[in-house]
Amino acid sequence: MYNNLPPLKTLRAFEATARHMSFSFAAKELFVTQSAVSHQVRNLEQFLGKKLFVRQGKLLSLSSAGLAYFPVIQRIFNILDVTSAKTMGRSSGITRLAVHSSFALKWLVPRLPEFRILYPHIDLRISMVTNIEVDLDLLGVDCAISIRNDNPQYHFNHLQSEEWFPICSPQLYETFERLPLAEALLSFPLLDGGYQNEWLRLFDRLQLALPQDHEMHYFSHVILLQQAAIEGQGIALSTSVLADADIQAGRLMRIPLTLKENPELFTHFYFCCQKARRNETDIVALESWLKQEFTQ
Amino acid sequence: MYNNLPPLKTLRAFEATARHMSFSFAAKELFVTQSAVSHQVRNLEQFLGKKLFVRQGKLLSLSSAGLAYFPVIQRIFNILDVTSAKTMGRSSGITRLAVHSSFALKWLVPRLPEFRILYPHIDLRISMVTNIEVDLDLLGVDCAISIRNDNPQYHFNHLQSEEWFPICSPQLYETFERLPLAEALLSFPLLDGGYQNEWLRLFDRLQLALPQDHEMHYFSHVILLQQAAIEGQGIALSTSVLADADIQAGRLMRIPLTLKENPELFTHFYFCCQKARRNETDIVALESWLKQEFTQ
DNA sequence: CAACATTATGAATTTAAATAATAATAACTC
DNA sequence: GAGTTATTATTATTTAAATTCATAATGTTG
Repeated sequence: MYNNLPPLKTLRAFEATARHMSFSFAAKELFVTQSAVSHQVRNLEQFLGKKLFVRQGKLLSLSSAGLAYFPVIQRIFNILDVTSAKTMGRSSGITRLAVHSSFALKWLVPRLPEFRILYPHIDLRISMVTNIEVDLDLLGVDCAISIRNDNPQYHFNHLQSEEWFPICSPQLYETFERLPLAEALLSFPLLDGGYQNEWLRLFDRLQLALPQDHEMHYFSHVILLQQAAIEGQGIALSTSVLADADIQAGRLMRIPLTLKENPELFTHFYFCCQKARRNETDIVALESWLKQEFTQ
Repeated sequence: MYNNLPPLKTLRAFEATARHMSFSFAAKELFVTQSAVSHQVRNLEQFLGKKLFVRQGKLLSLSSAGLAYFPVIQRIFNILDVTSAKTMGRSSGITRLAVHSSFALKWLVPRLPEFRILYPHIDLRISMVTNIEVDLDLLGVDCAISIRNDNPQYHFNHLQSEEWFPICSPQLYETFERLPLAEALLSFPLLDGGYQNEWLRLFDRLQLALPQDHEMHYFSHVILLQQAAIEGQGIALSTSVLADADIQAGRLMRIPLTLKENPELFTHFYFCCQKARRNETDIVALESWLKQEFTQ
């Protein structure tokens, strides 16, 4: 049984070297000398009968064999680390991710099955929260997708930026199509998700005034707000992730902002967790998967 | 990164011990002394801070922690072994399974996705063959589900036995319902899948004569034969796996064999591969998965 | 072509693993 | 219940593996 297992210790050296693309850095991580790592990698290469790295002077890169081998070894260590932590009682065995924006949730949910196939040993639980401030301890979660990155105690990693733009139903649009932008936007109630004062910020960027007494309707969830826009209750702000499907289907219109300067009103998504925990295996796996999925 | 990895070498000892449920047998497999295995397992237990085995005299069993840990370690070794073999060029990286009976195929196909989730690193390919004799080399496959087990060069493992019974359409059944069995079975053409002379064998077991000139219709695939039975073309032989759905739906009837002795006409399924290859990791994985799925 | 930064190598050293011998435990036998 | 057997556990010793050290080799940079 298992006639092709390499000397297991060599795998540690290989994985670290491939991750850092450097024998010296790998050695530092493993608290051994560069020489030890070099020996171990050579042993593994000898066992496999294949070079795993291509050494061309300073430039170190994975050979085709190494390129195929590396992700498998990472996967194995991931499984082993998470499982061992659970067995040792060092981890609850559950990774909790707080998501507090409708977009992130809308984006995340359809992608979750893929994560579960890639990391079946990680028991990921999503919790939806509504407040803007993220307090991981208060929420009882391990990490979050946040729209702010100003807590010095946390580690943040930018995932994506979503641009806000005004939308309304096509019927509404017809009524103010030919008016100048300022009048157009003010010809119906403004629907607001109570997020980060997007309407105020947008008018600011457009150098237009938003009258104090203009009719505003507030919604607790962007999803509800968008439904209201579809029903012609007013003009809303939304983003690609959230509105594209309804725009495609003709239920919503994007109102063009015909100014020279792009108002560039963005909401940024950040992955965040406690600084001290940013290297825990399940969190690293989740963070790098999110980053990768968002940049695609 | 990876702060919870145990000393990797200890895992080998743990896995073999848990598989054999014996330190001594594990030692034999690993070509070391029982003492070495004992030491290694203790090291792992110390690292994890949990007993993995419960020792009560002669009886060795896995603790709850060990019970959770074991399948994960097996999975890891499975992945590592298959991947390393592929990297070394010792394996094509593809596991080919020949399936030569309609039942096995009908049973196998809906279960394949589960196998692929459990063993995503094993690239399993199914090939359908029609002849009864299985020649692995001739077919260019690594293993097969066979209905014979008489080749001394091969390793066989019994998976399941399927009982044959006569079926026909409900309309046909009405016409001979009250006749004695011998007359009933001979009142319409017999549909035959050209398998292992099931009709002849059944009449034999029932101690009835099958007249030489009785009308027989032959079909190359049991699936076709069953369709013919549904359409009332005659009386066929089939098995639970194949016919149950159509019987439930009322398209087919099982003709009761009202004799004291059960004729017990079975076809047996065996997993088979070359004797020399029966311990290769991908084959072991496939065989034990099939065995487990069949016995459920 | 020095100066630097990297990986590679061989011998020496240290650490880890395996053994041998034997103790301990429990089960089975008569 | 004493003797036999089959197992795991323990300790000291031996062996093998891993690591270090010192240095060579390689290639890059100013």
